[in-house]
Parts: sequence; C-alpha cells; structure tokens
Amino acid sequence: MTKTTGPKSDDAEGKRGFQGPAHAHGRCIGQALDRAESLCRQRGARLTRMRRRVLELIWDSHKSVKAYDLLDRLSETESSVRPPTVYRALKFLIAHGLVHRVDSLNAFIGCSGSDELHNAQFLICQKCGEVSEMDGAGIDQAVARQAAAAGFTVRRQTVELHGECPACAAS
Amino acid sequence: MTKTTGPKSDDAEGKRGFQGPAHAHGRCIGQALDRAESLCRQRGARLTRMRRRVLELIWDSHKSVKAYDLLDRLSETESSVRPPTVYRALKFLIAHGLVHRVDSLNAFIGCSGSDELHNAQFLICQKCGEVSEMDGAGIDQAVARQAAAAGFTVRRQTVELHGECPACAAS
DNA sequence: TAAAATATTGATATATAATAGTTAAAACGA
DNA sequence: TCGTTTTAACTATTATATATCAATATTTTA
Repeated sequence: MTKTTGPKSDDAEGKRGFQGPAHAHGRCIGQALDRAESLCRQRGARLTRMRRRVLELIWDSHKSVKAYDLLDRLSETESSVRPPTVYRALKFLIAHGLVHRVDSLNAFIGCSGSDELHNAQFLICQKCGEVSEMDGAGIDQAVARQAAAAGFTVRRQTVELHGECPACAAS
Repeated sequence: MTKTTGPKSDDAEGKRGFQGPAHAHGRCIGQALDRAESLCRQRGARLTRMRRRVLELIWDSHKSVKAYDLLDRLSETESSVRPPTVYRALKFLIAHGLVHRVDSLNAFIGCSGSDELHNAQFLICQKCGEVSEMDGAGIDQAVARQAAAAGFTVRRQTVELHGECPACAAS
C-alpha cells in the first residue's frame, strides 16, 4: 500500500521496469489476477481453478518460471498434477495474452503489458533472474523497417535481451 | 554459377537474404566450409572430421536443422552417433561463430554473417522453413537505445522474426 | 430439470531436447 | 615413442513437451 496515488497510478498501468526485491508484490499478483478475471469474463473464457492457480504461481515472482517447477509446486498442494495439465493451462493463458513464453529460457512469465495480444520484448537479468517486459515501440519500428527491406512479412517476433538489470549491474 | 560478377561478388559476402529453392547451393556449402577451414586454421582450432560433417549437414539447406535430425543423418552414413557427439560438435561450431542456435525453434543454422562473433537476428519463414540472417544495424541500435533507457546492460540478444519470406508471401 | 453437447482435466505413455560422467581413442608435442 | 591433451564413444539420466483416450465438469438445449 505504499506510493499509491490513486486507483490508476503509474504502477497500475502494467508494472514496467525491474521491480527489485523490495516492492509490494502482493499488488502485482492482485492486479494480474484481477485483470485475468475481467478479461476472461469479457471474452466468455473460463478462468478455471487450475488456470487461476497456474497464473498465480507464475506471478509469484518477477522471474520466469519453468513448466516443471509449476508442476512441482502444484503437486505440493494436492494430488499429483501431470505435465499435460500444466501445459494446457499455460496454453490457455498464453492464448489470452496473460502469460508469455520466453523462448530463450524455455520458461514462462506473466504478461505485464496491455490487454492487446502483443509481441513481447524482454529484458532478462542473468544475475537475479528477473524478467522485465519492454514497451519497445522503437524496436518494433526498427524490426518493421528491417523486415520490410527484406520483403518479409512479420507475424510473430521473439526479442529477448540477456544481460544485467540496473540493480545487479550496480552491485 | 549464375550472376557471378567476380571472385568477390555480392553473393560471396555472406549470402544475405532468402535464397529460394533454385540457387546454386553448392557454392553456399563450399564457401561455408572454406570459411570454416581458414577460420579454424587461423585460430589454431581443429575442424575435425565430425565437426566438418556436422557443419556440412547444417549447410545442406537454408533451413534450420534440429540436433536429432543431424543425429539421424550422421547415423545413416556410419556407426550410430550419440547425442553428446552432435551437441559437442554444435558447441564447438557455435563457439567459433560458424553456427547459430535458433532459440525459438530449438534448432541450428549456419552462420552467414561476418567473421566476428556477433549477435544474430533471424527472419524465419513459417511456410518454407528458410531462415535468413539479417544485418540488423537498425535493430541493434533500437535495442541498445531501449535497453539504455531501462538502465539495462545487454550481453546477448535473441531476435527472431517469424513470418513469410518474399517468395512464400507472393504465392 | 434431464439429456445432449462441449469443454476441461486426469492418466498413461511417449516423443523430443540436452547434459553428466566415465572410458577409449586419436592427435600433437617433446 | 612416450606422455599429454583433445576429441569422441558409450551409458545413463535429466529436462521439456505432446499424443491419446478416459473421466469429469460445465454449458446448452430441449
């Protein structure tokens, strides 16, 4: 409940940038789940118990999560969960733009972008593991220009930058 | 042997762009192997028989190749080859900038770029499977600018655009 | 509400991708 | 040729992901 300037503060607009270890993460989770609920209601999609739990676990941190880690954590709580169950939930969440797959890590991360199904671009810290979704209009443009020059029609893009986040670079 | 304007034609400078099905591919393979030879000699690295064969198989087309397909094709010729052998060869070839890994496909492609170890950017045709390495200075700049704005230090980038190559888009 | 249709999850098996660790063979340098 | 280093083979295992069919839950339709 710190730094809340109102129901629509800057933070509420998508949690861009690196969060670091000391932020009120409950809000991130809450917002993500709220957004998922309303988005699914709006679309007539069913955010079932399993899907909700997977989304919750993914938002447990700002690091990307592996499918089999989700599997383990789900199995802690109740009867053993099998890979297809997790992958099905992930497929649903990805289809609805609530989760992204990070190709270079074979891992998954909650979407902190806009409601639109969008091409995500990620900054991935190799030290702390945090992943930050970028609002990369500049990159989008450069990509579009470059592709056009090659006569290529872009349908989907993977842009993932590995390196060091501000906090880790400083240390 | 078409469109050869001399020993240092445009084509010879790295085979940029999509090649299409009807080009003199023997030259691509030859050039790639020659470059590998000279580069390894220059560096005192050993382009062994196995490494050479893997590189050759990768350059068999302009499509990306899966590690286990390489495995199968290697096993055709002689005694059965195991995964570690292929992955070791790939590791060597990647370390020397002769091959790139395409993260979004879990596959490998011959490097058609400069001698420098560089961050590759790929155009991947979803229809014909051809992969074209880009000379993406524009994207590099946009990436650098965007990352700098976020205070992020980029060490490695994955930029892979999926869509349709000129030929496939036309059909 | 009951029955039918649809969507979701469970369960088993298997496919695909990659690595660890140990031993054997080949290449190289003295 | 001996010893060192590098490379490759072999066995085993880990990690990632999907196919298939059965069971259950939800929604729709009658």
